[in-house]
Amino acid sequence: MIKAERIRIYDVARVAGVSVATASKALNDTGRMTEETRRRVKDTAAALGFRPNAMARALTGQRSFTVGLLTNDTYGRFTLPVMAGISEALVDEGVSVFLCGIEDDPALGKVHVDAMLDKQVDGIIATGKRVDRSLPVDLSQLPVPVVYAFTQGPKDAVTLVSDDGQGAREATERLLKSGRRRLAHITGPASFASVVERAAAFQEVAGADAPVLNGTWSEAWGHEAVAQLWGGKGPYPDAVFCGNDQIARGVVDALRERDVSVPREVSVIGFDNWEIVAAATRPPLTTVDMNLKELGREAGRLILELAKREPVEPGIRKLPCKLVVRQSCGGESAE
Amino acid sequence: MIKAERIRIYDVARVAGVSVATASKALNDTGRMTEETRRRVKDTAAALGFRPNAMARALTGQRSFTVGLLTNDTYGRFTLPVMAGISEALVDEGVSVFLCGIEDDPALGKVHVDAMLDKQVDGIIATGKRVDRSLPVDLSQLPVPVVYAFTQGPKDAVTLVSDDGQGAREATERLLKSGRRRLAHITGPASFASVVERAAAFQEVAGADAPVLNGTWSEAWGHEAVAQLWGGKGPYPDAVFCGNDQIARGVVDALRERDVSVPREVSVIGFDNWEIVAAATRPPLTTVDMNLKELGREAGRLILELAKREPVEPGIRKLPCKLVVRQSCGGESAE
DNA sequence: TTGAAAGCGCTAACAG
DNA sequence: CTGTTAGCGCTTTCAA
Repeated sequence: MIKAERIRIYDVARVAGVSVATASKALNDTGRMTEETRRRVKDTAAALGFRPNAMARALTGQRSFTVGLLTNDTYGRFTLPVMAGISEALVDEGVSVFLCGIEDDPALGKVHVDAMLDKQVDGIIATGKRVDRSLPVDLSQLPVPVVYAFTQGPKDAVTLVSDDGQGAREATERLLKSGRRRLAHITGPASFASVVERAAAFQEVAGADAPVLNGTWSEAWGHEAVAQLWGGKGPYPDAVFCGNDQIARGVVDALRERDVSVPREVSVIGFDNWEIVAAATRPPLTTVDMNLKELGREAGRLILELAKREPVEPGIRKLPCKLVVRQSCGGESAE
Repeated sequence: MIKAERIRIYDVARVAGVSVATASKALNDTGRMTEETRRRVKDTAAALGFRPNAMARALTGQRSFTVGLLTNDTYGRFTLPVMAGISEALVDEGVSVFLCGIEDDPALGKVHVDAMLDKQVDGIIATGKRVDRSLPVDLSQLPVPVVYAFTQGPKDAVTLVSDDGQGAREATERLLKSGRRRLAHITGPASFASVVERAAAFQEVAGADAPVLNGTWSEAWGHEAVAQLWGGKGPYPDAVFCGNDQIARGVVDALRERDVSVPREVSVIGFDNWEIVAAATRPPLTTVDMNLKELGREAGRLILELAKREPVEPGIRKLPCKLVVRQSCGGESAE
């Protein structure tokens, strides 16, 4: 741990033979001066390895070049891709991200929000594990802009969600297009908005009489649902669209155990593109990717615009999902 | 987004009828003054909802109450628990964490480190996905303290790792104690230090002739290894200790497909306690937990001490693993 | 016991 | 075109 003295703008100014003010303007491309002076200052700064102290800069009422990411998704399944996207969108602008996990604890949430405000964050992005639930903190009266990504915000907030309906529609159409006719949808609890939306889209495409089975988000439920569907007499489904990848994996495993071949006899499509589940399934799962990284990128861009006080239209923005084709559904395995 | 004026220490001082200097000292429990004055200032501050501006505070050479977490573990499997622990250890001290994912890109790493230094972080914690690899950035000449957690640091650094040997030993002993005698170890590539260490511990307990099979970290390898071990004539193993949970899941599935009962005929133990894998396995996996959250907590404590300039002994600290008993191994399922 | 004043490193009016 | 000056909000000598 080296305690090398940091170069201050003062040093740059001295070496370049100008005043601190000129140096500041030169480096920030503000004010007016001969191109020669500007160059000289910039060169000296580079030569000395000058890096402005972000704290000092922030103190003068500028931006702090930090934003906070608040999440209650401890497991990180949704938050991590979002975070990656945010980071990607912000790193070039020199903005760093405070990650704050708040579980579902309002007190902890408040502590983190206060800490962020103390640190003068330029904005806060809220995210979570459910699109139809809010974080246990009120972010609506904050002195900084807020963007909601994959979590519910107040009516007139800037909110980003993935387009569950479109994703489900594409998956179902794919099944139909590959010649399947008896489609079933095995999904999670009907208390989830995304379950309702995906199911509606499914039936819209597959027909209102196509069965929808609600259960839990688990492999076990996938097994059980297969037992139900294949329990009685035929005709059995020739395609199953699942509410998430875990259910889909359960379904595929259960079908294999019944000697029903996937994808020859039955096509299966999942939802989430959770790599660890989708890739390990035999055969690997075709599944709907919610594009969470892009959602994060967009959230980053928006919070940046808001931080710069550029106007941003409030409302809910739906980002499209994308079908990732592997081998559990019929047809070509290439996109 | 409300632009409410923030209360400054100046306001507190004015209302409490003292000078800013006194107010500062009162609030920070420094200097000397009548207890009455101190109380009065503190009460006013509380009443006004005063929160000190962290930027301004940091500028006066104090600490910034921020630390950076650098990781190349995009998938987050190891980083998230570590992060949770760090956050838990730091939140009470008012310290916030910058999360920086740098993939394996040295340039990106430098960008993030520079950004952190510009923001005057009090310290940096480095973490990753492999204990025996370093991040693609040199952190050894930084003006702030660094702690390495679950990633390799320089010789004389402060480093935290989990005790692979002890974890493997406990798992193996458990197998032995429950009466198993023909143990096998199915694990990852021998190029991983943790593979070597776990295998050594396994053989130390199970006997030098107990087979160790190296492959990839995948379910597929678990299947294949079972095919190898159960391919020829008996006697077959009656217990398998796996290098991670994915392999273990593959093993359990493969055994079920061969109608070998787990845990009646064969006990299986995994490594990592990756909830999503361990819990979904049928039967649920007994597995070694690396206690990454505690590792994070410890990293947080250490970086805090270093930031406060308290002396910290350099060197590698091994934190114990803990066996999490579910149902895939014999014996009681309770701890 | 308290307060005035200097200054952390930088930016932004305003002069020159 | 460039420099002087005044802060940003807080902590910290140093006097009173």
